[in-house]
Amino acid sequence: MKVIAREDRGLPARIAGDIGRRITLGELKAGETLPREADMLATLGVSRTTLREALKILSTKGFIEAKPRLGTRVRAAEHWNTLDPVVLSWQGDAEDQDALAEELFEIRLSIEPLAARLAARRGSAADHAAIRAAFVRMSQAQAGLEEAIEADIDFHLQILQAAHNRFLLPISSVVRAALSISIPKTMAASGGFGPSLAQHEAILTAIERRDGEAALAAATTLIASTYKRNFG
Amino acid sequence: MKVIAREDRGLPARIAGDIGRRITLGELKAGETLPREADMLATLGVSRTTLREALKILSTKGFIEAKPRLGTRVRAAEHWNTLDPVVLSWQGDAEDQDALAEELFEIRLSIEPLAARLAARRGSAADHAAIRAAFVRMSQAQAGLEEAIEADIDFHLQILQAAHNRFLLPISSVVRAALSISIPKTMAASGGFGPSLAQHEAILTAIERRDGEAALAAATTLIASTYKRNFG
DNA sequence: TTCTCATATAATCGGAGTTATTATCGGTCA
DNA sequence: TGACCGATAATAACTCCGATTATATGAGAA
Repeated sequence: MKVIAREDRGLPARIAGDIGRRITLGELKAGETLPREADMLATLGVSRTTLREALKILSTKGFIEAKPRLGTRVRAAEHWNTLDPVVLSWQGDAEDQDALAEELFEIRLSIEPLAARLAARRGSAADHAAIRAAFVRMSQAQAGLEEAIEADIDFHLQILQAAHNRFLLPISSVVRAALSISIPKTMAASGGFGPSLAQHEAILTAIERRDGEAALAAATTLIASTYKRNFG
Repeated sequence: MKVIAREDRGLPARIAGDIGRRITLGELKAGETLPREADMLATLGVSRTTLREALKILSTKGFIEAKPRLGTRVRAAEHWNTLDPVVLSWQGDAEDQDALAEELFEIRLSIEPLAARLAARRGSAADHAAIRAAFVRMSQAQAGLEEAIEADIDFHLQILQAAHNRFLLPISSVVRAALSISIPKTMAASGGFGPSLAQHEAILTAIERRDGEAALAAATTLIASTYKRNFG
């Protein structure tokens, strides 16, 4: 899941990642107060500015909460910005990968059909062309190739974009993460896209003829069948 | 939409909010590079640490991107973490409130029915009790009261919690925002909860008898009818 | 064209003073 | 005697400051 690269730039981001991962791994538990500023400075060997920016990052993602006199405490998982791509990448190292993948699918199952309907209704011609382009790349690429996987992911992301709903865009990272896990698994099982290629095409054509309900149904079919293949 | 209060604590957060709002309002457009560090220090009258932490906040929310030699540039809206409660509160001051509200509803329409189904399937007895408690508070409170609105919001949030999917929790802020807008509007129109109370009860009982599909259908009905009342 | 180098800018550093929150203690009232 | 409330002090985060370092870009030379 090496999707994110740019966000790791900078010393504060790296330190925030180190601490963030330790939190998702359970090494640092909720309620626990981590060492005070002065001690962490000595431990990490960075400047106050850098540490403070790192903690500020963790704070905006809901991982920690700093109060005078009390120290900096780890917050419970329910406060985390789980949809943040960076947070998602931290969780990628955690243990409960199966549960994670299943929960990702549950989100896809609720979001993508609606996105398909919206894309059919209000997507522009250019939007639809972008979706078709992704589909073409997907079907032409030889099975098992990185390129095909990327095209598959792109297909789904283009639909989200075409829906023209600003709240759908941040969910792209979830979809991307879920697909990065499931596509290789699916391909290994059926030696290629198998029936999913036709299912993708069904979504595409429904969107192109602006049939919202058909697009919704087709998307539901695709994701549900993929879900079954991955989790039974 | 003064839902968020705690997150405004601290000088960096306030400054980040000032700049963030100017971005959502379109005063600062995408691609634009904002003044260099030294100039902003003079303008804002704060220290380097504070300004840097403020910019770090905006950066983690996808609003800006800082590069040496190039300056700090405003990023396009598609990179914003729109689901972040703080970002949501910034957008609350923007102009296209109707479009915003409609898009919020589209998300609810896709998320909440699924959450209801999951709550029915895997919610604990305690979860179900919490949902019922919210419903009772909602039905007993006199119409038009703040208390009733809060109970209504709580009802929906409890369902999201009961679904036991970590990615649903960050969406709570969206649901809360959408409800804060729509409930008062709905109540003003029909002089109280009207038919929605019965619709809430339908969701509740379906969840309690662990009938996932019925819960999903009931939630869809409620949200769709509310949607129609708000947008026609 | 390609490489090198100067330069502007953000990134990092470390120390000191300030502010806010909490815990403790002392007193008061039931 | 017990519980409750208000002033006080201690502690940790918060803010400020000026200097140094790293890096990306564009200009100029080979």
